[in-house]
Amino acid sequence: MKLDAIDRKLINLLQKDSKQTTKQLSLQLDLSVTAVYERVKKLEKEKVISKYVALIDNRKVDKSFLVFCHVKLIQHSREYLSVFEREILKLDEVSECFHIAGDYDYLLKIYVKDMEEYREFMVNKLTTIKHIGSTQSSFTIGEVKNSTEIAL
Amino acid sequence: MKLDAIDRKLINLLQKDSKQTTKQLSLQLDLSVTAVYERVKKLEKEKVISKYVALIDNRKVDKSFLVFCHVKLIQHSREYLSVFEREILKLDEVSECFHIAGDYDYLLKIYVKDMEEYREFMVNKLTTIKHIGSTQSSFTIGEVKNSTEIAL
DNA sequence: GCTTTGGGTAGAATATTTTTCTGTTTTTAA
DNA sequence: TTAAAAACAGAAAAATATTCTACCCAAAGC
Repeated sequence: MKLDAIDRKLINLLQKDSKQTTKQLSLQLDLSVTAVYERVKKLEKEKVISKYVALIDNRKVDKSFLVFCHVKLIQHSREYLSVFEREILKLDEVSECFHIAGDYDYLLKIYVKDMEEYREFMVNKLTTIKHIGSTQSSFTIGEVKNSTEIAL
Repeated sequence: MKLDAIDRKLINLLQKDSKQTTKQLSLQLDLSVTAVYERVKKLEKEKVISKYVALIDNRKVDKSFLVFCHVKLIQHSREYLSVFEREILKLDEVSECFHIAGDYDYLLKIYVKDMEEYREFMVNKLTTIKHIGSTQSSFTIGEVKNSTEIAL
């Protein structure tokens, strides 16, 4: 799918606030309500927009402790990678998990209540996964930027 | 604000899909439309729900290359930290930036088109920021999980 | 040159949803 | 136990989303 300048501007608006009415969007884009409506529907149909979600303030739900954890497996066999990834998907505390190149194999973003809950998570959940070689945890001191936007 | 079991279930539903109608939510929560409506409004008012956004497929908008970059400053003075953070906020490619404890000071999540665009970003943007000691980039090979949900 | 076709658009209509309103039930605290 | 506050339900009203019809305009073909 090809995106023109209007599509990109529309995507940016929806990345910032998806609760805007098509009327509001139409004013900002200098288009009719119908024109905006059909562009949005097309972006949804083509899966450019994958979903609409509510973002939650982690402090307000008592998940103030954010940790990034690097994980190294003992081997890089397809089998080991597959097992690890399947098990990670079961852990709700892990909001993000990426397979990365470099010294460590995976980078995890983990939301918990506090250090105690993190210890529980490490001891009873993460490190029970097979084939993990080593881990290194980085505790978040401050949040400079935590956006879901992708700049176009 | 105190959250009961219904609030948590509601938050989970909205974290997964914020386009559901209050009617749909009411069926899943066994409540009336009005009861759901008022709970949602309260969560918004209390900023438990911070915003509603559209999530974009990075591959569909030609930002397939995801990089995590660790940054170390030459010193940890308030001044240096402040300058760095202010400059990072200006860089659209950086979707996340956290101040972390450990060997490196910051962890950045960066969406770009490809390695060439990343090189451009490093040379012309990131490394032009004052007081940076060293950086280490981790390129993403695969995406196991990339959620915005916080498990409650 | 003229017509045809299709994509994008606009405005009006209809359908759906949100929001408000009123009254009731339940919970909380004195 | 009772008064006050909070939570809830159903209906009415307001706003919005969605559909429908028609228009415009550029490119392609006769």
